Amino acid sequence: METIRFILLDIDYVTENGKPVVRLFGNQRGISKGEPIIALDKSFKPYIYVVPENDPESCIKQIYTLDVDEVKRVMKKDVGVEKELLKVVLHHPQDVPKLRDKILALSEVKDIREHDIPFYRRYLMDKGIFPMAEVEVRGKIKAPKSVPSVVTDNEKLCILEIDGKVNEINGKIPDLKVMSFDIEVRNPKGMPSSDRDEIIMISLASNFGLQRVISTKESSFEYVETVEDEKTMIKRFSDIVNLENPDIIVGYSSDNFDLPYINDRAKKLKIPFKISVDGSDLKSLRRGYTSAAVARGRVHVDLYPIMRRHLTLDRYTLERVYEELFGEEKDDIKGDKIWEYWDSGGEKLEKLFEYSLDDAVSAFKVAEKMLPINRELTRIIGQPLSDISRMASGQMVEWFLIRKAYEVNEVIPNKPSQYEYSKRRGLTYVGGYVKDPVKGLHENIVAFDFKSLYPSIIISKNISPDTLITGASNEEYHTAPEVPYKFKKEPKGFIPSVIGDLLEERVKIKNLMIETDDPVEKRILNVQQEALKTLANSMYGVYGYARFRWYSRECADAVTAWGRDYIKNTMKEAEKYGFKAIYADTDGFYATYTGKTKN
DNA sequence: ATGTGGCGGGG
DNA sequence: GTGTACGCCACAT
Repeated sequence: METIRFILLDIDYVTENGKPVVRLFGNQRGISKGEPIIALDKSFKPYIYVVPENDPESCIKQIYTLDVDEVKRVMKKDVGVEKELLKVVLHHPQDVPKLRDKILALSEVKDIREHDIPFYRRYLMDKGIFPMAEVEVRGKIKAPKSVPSVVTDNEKLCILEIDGKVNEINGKIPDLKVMSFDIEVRNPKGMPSSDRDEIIMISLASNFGLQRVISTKESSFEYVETVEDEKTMIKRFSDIVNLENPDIIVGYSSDNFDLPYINDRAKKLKIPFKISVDGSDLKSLRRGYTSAAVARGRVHVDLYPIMRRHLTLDRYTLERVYEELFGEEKDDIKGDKIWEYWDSGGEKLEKLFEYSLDDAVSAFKVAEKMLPINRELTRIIGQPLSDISRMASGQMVEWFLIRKAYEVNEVIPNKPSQYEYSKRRGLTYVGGYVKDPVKGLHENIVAFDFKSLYPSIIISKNISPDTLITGASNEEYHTAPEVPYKFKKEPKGFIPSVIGDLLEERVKIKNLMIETDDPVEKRILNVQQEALKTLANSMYGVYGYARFRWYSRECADAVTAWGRDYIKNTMKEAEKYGFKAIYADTDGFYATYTGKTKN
């Protein structure tokens, strides 16, 4: 038995003899520098919860008529109320979509819960481990050849079969190896097509000294490495990735362009293209309206979705994003001109080499700027960086709440059905208070605004689905203005307590920031508090977004009603002191000073 | 007013 | 794959 610590980078599962095997991918630090490890866990089983119609025992009997592993009676809280549920353990994650409808159709089954949680996400939550943090595993080292799911001949790869607990280790983690890449294609006919247009350059930049353009043409430019053909170029790229073993590889639009393009060209040229840790092919995972390129075991981050989330711009080209982040313009060669630069050779070709490297370097710089906050978000939300980097902020909030719910033994609400979603969408609801601006040029303006109005209201009025009073009650409560809703003062609701914890944690970190003199420490703490702020900011919408599991029409209405109440009262109060509001919106207003006090 | 379709990034 | 997750704009009806 060995005990190994490593930085958890990626997670998935494979099937061995019909049984699921969770694979934790990471890099060991310290003892053996930067060496890859795959830890296998065969002991984790998928499960869902069943709400029994009335008698749990007859429900259990019915469920056992289906091919399930085990059914257990468990206590869980559902919207704050203790309930007895049935935990139905299944043999395989894919049994969940296969059996859930059959289970739901049973006459003794009232409802099913937590039936759409991807297996690897379930694992991370139930084990209490976080990607981008260090974990400690204990188990047997295995010979790579004896593991069917791993087909690489990387001699440095360590494989361990977990036998016992997986522990989260709290502590700082060292800087990770980050490499960016970018390809250029010879495309005389407009947008490149992989069955026609060859790759002419692959550029790389990194934080470990590697900076290079691999190409089939020669150059006096020192960074250019010339290879004989496109096949060799692709092979060289994958060799470098596998040799250097970067923790994170980044590109710009690499999910839907660069990586699939290289992969398609490799297929056409009938050569392998393997940059994964386990020797598997590049996978394209469909994520709604787009795809993610996955090289198993490595973290591939496409910066494009990150920038879309992070900045509000008219366009999101690398040039535009770079300019916004660094305040300097970068040289650009128009896409439809690239083949001309390539064909004409000479000075133009040299310019193309420079441009290509510059794109990789720019992408790297963007990554350096954006990865810290995404790593922090990963550590707070507890899902893989590759997922976090592609998630909309609403999804982040949802997965954060899902983990929190698990921690306090709350059963997770189901996702709204298509019907429920469109029903919610159809409802119009009153938002913040807006006072149309008084026309004219005003002098002596004062601005007034509430700092995080909605979260403060959620916390102070304890607005949560589990504190909403639906029937008669003799408990102490807060009464919302305008809308007919009341919320218990005690106990603290699920959402208010989560938002409260977030804001409290942020204050703690901000205080630590003030205390420390170490600039590096300060910077790290600053990123942490920024991540908490980002998440807290996106939590305001939980009750009003139609797709949310924690959607609550009543809570959303109450939050905005209180918001309107606060701002209107504050405006009225200000008038007593001689201020006349000339414009107001949601959480603040502008006023002129008239000098006329009332009373 | 409401519905439907296309598109973003990449070369 | 415990699958199929956006939001805006143009244009048509």
